[in-house]
Amino acid sequence: MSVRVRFAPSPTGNLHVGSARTAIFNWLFARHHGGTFVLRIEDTDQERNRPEYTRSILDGMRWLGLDWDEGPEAGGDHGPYFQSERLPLYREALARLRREGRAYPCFCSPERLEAVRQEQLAAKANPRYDGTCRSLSAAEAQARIDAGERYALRIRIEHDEPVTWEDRGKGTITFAPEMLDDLVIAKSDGFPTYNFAVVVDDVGMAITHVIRGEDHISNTPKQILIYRALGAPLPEFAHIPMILGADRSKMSKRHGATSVVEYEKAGFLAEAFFNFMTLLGWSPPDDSREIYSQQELTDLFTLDRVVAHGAIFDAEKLKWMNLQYIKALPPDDLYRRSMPFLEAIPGFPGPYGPAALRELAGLFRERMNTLAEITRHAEYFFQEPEAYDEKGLKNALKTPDLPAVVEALAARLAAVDPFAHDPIEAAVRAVAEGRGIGAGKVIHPARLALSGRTEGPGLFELMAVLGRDRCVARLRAFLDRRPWESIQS
RNA sequence: GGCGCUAUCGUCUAGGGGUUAGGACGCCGCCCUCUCACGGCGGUAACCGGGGUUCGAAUCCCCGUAGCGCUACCA
Repeated sequence: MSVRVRFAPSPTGNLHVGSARTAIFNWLFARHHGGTFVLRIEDTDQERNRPEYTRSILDGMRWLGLDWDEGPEAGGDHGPYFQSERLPLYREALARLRREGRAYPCFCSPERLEAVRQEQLAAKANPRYDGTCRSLSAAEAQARIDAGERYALRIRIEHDEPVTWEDRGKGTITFAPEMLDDLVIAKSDGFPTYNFAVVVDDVGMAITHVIRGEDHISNTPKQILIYRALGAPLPEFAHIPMILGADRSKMSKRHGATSVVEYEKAGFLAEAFFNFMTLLGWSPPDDSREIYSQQELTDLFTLDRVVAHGAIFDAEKLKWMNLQYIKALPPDDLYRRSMPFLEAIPGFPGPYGPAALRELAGLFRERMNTLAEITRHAEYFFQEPEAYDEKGLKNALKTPDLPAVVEALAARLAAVDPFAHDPIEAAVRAVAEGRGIGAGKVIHPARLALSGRTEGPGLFELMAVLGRDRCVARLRAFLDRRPWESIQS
């Protein structure tokens, strides 16, 4: 039997980092086994669902390269793939269970249920349904229904043995029978409860492996009971560890960016993000590498190498990994993918054509952890520097006769042709030599005059991109402004 | 409160009856160098505690502790 797994997000927000990891493991498992990856949208919560989030989740998955074989916009033989369209299926299953006597109406009021719960809690007991309506006769139940009483549907648990299963992520898990009760499977408004809908869907979609976050462990015995009532075969369960914030609690807003789209906007590469997420709670057999392509990960992925404990999301390591991917980008790709962040620079595109912009992006390849950083790094290519770094000015004063050196450089550069790296370097070094000073004594003030900064790309390649006229003009502007005079050494 | 899951460097992890407990991020130092960054080299740093089993336990078992999760007619 071929593998069928599913990812079942609720459209109550953008694709969450934790959900994305669950989706990734499911996808990896399906692709590794040549199985089917199903996407199902659990949109039954009328209050919190927003249709635009479905769109956003789909986009997030596509960004990560997680293609689904069945689901929204993909079709399939096991639909519909929105829970909101599966109501008839749930009703049918519910009716069948009632007919078979495996489910019964419960007329207990929420108030009474709550009171019982409080009582049990006070007695330090595990709260569970007291079975009031369990033994109502069919006739009596029908009478109350006919009288218009509101009722929920509960499943009738027949056995008193522990529920246990071999979890593919956690090993043997057992729940004592006292922990289980006749749970509600249909609310008084006729809608199925979460646990019931999930099981009906997973059965209907022929899911063979349920891979999900460990926060679902305590739902599992309930669901197993529902599988049994339905007479359906059990899938394999694999509960995977959670992704945590820096304080080891469930990742939430206060831990920083929690949705995938935020990482996309921040200039992370999808392939880096994917790689990083995969290594959170899973490791390849050869532990000595960190960088793996999606294909390699697909080949290597097995559930038995998933760890059992939660993992803190370390944004620092993500940045490092992103840099590794940025460094490996072919020049054209780097340029193309940097474009949205270049466009955000005031003054873009200035006088630069595609070739120059491509060069420009290349200057920052090894200097940015995220593509978004280029926005700040490259500012001075599109605007004159407004101020000069103070430490840089102090340092520039160590160059003897600074104005003369800068003027000499400007004059010399004006005659460089072609205005390219090597001739520029020759010119700069000639100026230094001509005045009997070290090259650094020219280079550092020049960078300061050109960019206002003390750090950045190599001076010669920077100049080549900036162009002769702008270089000369900025050097002369520096001389006109005489910013070093305001510095007290 | 009850139940469940978990426990190796600060973080992600490998390993798993006998190892100098390995790798990666971070941090520190050195080298490279026109700055920054990249890169190279080196360093820092861990088996939660207590019992038991065993010739030998970080590894297996039990207890404790701690963290997290779940405890709905939410999903």
